[in-house]
Amino acid sequence: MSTTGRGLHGRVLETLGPAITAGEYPPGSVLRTDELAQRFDVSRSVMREAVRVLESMHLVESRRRVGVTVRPEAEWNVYDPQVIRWRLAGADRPRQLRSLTVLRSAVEPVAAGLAAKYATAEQCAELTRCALGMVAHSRGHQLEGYLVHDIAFHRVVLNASGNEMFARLGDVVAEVLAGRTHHEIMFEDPDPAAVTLHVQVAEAVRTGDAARAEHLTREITVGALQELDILAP
Amino acid sequence: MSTTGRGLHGRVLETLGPAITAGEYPPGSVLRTDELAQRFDVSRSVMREAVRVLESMHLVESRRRVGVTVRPEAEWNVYDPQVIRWRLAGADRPRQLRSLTVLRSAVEPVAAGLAAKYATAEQCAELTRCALGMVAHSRGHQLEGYLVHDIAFHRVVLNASGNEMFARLGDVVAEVLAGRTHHEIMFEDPDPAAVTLHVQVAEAVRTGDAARAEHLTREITVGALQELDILAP
DNA sequence: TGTGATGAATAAGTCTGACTTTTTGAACCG
DNA sequence: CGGTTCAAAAAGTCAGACTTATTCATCACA
Repeated sequence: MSTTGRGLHGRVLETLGPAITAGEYPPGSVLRTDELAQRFDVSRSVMREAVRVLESMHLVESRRRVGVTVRPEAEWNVYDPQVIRWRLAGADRPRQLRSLTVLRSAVEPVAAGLAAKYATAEQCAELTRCALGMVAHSRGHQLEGYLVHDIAFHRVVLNASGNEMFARLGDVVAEVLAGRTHHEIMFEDPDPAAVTLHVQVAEAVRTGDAARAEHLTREITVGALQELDILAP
Repeated sequence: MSTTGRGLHGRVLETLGPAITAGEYPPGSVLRTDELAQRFDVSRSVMREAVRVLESMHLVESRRRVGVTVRPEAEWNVYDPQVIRWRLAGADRPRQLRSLTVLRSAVEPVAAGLAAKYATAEQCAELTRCALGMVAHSRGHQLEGYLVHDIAFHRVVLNASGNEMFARLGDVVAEVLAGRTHHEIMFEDPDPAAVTLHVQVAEAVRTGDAARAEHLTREITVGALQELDILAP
């Protein structure tokens, strides 16, 4: 799944990235490349490559004579999948899930509307398959099976929108949905109303009813937001 | 403005990045680090740092024994500000502007709705100032002055939403608005209706009317989309 | 003929050590 | 007290040697 430490510099990033995004080094903190290299027991060149990556994510800034300074959270590339993963693994995972869910609530309805206009027959069929899969796993504690189809469903919608910016949010949505199932403890079967909504969205997309697809998807995302409000008011 | 080639590796990225995003090297193309180092007249270590950055953007993948292969466009981190800048500078700038404008049309209305709920008095005041600035520069070919206030307006809305994911799109919106003014040739003064809408949004946010703020902003973004359809149907 | 093991070639990965450049802060002088 | 000079510090750059994983082709064997 997650990038399994490709190379030594990747190994370093696996612990340094989460540490920074977790706020372990407050903004303005200064790190020195040589010291880090020693700490992680790697050569300076490897450490420099790791720093370059962190720099490209705007997590740190490297300046001569001063060192590698941690940037304030507001400047981080929070859309970087790696950064998202690191943050979701950290302490304020709940806040992350919330802000990502809000993003979903903005993007997915519009994406569904576009999908109704541009989805191919293939994508419509796949969408229906996903919806049916959700129905099939909606009762009797088959949460994992339900999750798989739920993720696939939203991914297809985002892809079918024909907008690449939307399509690239598929992983984010997958992460949010998985987080809901795995961490926020879901004992019970999914809300039947939500399942129905997904079936109806698939139908609306198939029949090309953009307004309806958008509206129904908005209901789904509103539900997701309310769920968060209940869990963490 | 744009990251002015910090270090040698940055200098390399300034030409290699745009080249890749422009599709100059089709997906699957293989580059060799040594060869690139020679071509750019830098040491291997510098070139490796550049490759690491490209790799973190998912533009390329580096594998032993094979080289640095260019990834398909669908895997690029298209939310990376640097990637966005490179692509906007390239040949299919129009398509970029379109997909970013669609993103705006999804995000900004929701952001405005949230802003109406969470904006501070300070932010409300700033928003009104921006709207008035737009009015003041809306006639008599003061496009630059208008643009400045337009950008500031949308930035404040995104920040006031209280959602960091929205807030980080401020630069993207700025880029889109600037692109519209500078590249899509705007001879005439901005649409008076659009100016009015901005003033009304500021008012809705100030009075805490979320539904109205969202609706009005949706009208603004719909207008922006129609503008694109007229220019490139 | 097909299949699996062997091995050599290749390009990335890593390490080391020396050198350069920029920047900062302090000493110093007016 | 303000401006200039200077030296230290840390990143930046480079060159070269070595390591390691991967691929591809060859060859033996079933």
